Amino acid sequence: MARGRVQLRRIENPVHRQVTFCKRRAGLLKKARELSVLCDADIGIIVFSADGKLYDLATTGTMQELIERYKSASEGMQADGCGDQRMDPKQEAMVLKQEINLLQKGLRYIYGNRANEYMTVEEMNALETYLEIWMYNIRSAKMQIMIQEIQALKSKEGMLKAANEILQEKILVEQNSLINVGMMVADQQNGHFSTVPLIEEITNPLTILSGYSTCRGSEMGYSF
Amino acid sequence: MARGRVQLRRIENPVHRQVTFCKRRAGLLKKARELSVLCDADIGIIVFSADGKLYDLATTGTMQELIERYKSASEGMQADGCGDQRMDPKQEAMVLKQEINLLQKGLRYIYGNRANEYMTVEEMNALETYLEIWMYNIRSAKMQIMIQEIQALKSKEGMLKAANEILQEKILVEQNSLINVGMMVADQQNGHFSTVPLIEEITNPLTILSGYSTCRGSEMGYSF
DNA sequence: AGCTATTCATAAGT
DNA sequence: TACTTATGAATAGCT
Repeated sequence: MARGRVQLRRIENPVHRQVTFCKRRAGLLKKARELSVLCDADIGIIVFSADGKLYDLATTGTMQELIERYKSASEGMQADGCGDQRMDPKQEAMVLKQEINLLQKGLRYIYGNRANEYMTVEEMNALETYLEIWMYNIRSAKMQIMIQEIQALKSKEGMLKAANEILQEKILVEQNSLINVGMMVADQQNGHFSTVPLIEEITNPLTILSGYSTCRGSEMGYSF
Repeated sequence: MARGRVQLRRIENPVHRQVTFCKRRAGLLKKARELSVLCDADIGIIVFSADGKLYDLATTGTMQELIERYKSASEGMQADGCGDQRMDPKQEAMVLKQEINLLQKGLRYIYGNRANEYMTVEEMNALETYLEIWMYNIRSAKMQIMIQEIQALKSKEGMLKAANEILQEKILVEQNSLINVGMMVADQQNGHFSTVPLIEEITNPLTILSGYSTCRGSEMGYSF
């Protein structure tokens, strides 16, 4: 550079460092823009200053798009380059990246800016499978509640059916009694009705809680 | 530059263009490294050549880390910098970016490489809300089936309860008959039982389909 | 790929 | 912060 060759080490003087940062940063971005125009390249630059401030440049579209493209490209490179063994940690990271990518793509697709992006059938299938697994885990907790409700209702259904059968049987018995007993009215207090269950024995299982979701029907053993 | 000032437009000669691309790309990355060292900056550069080849540089850590940092920082800037009107398309894109970001972070968190990444409580809350909305949409379709099942079972429950009441009433009536009619056994064929419903009238609503999921109980008007 | 004339970038000073 | 200027760096065209 001017007025003496520069040392390739951190500039200790904070003022100098700040000035140099501004100048060289501007120069870097200018160079990038020139390269982009001259050679038809797409360039993204991210610069964080020492104090954390962000400066960026995307010579085409948005930085997000470039980042997406970067991820796809770097994935592709990895897929090409690796054998298949000895990649446990890297491979795991790769799979993760792919999943995230897919998910991102799916999200963009779902959220409607489909003009810029199209998913291939393979990608949609993969996303579907992926979402299915995720959803399955999420869904099961809430599903359990509904399953319990259904079990409780089925238990009640079974009890009500049984009660109905008993009641109908009782009616038949009583009708037969009316037909067959003839003049046995005088015996009504002697316990001849012992074969017919008392009303209380039937109605007890029919006292059903109004809040069905508080019932736990699992003890009935209904398979689901 | 040398031997004649360069025009700031695409170099049409492919050979010239390729040579210039190589040279200037190297220069750009060199400048970036210098800036990084001299001024203590963290720089990431992504370059796609015209034919799609990727070249990149991250002066600190990995490009992924820089991208993450970029996303966080640009999120922060957007929250600070924007007014609140006239941002419809950009704001939508912004929200989408944030959602994707959050989702990525959540995925990484879920998938276990938590060494590099920590989510703030705010981020987790946002992710939770986001996932809830998404899950709600997904869940509702399947949920509908279970709701229909429950409605059908509730319908059956209501019918069974009504049938039971009628049967019990009938039993009481018949018991009263036994007590009060005395010698009226001979009149049994004259229609004196008209106040008691025929057995068929009760049992018809009790013929329940064994496949409960084929029942549609919505016409019973049970609120859920 | 190397070379060199030339333009460009920029460190230090104002 | 901006301008100036001396000087080192980058590089276009050529081989």
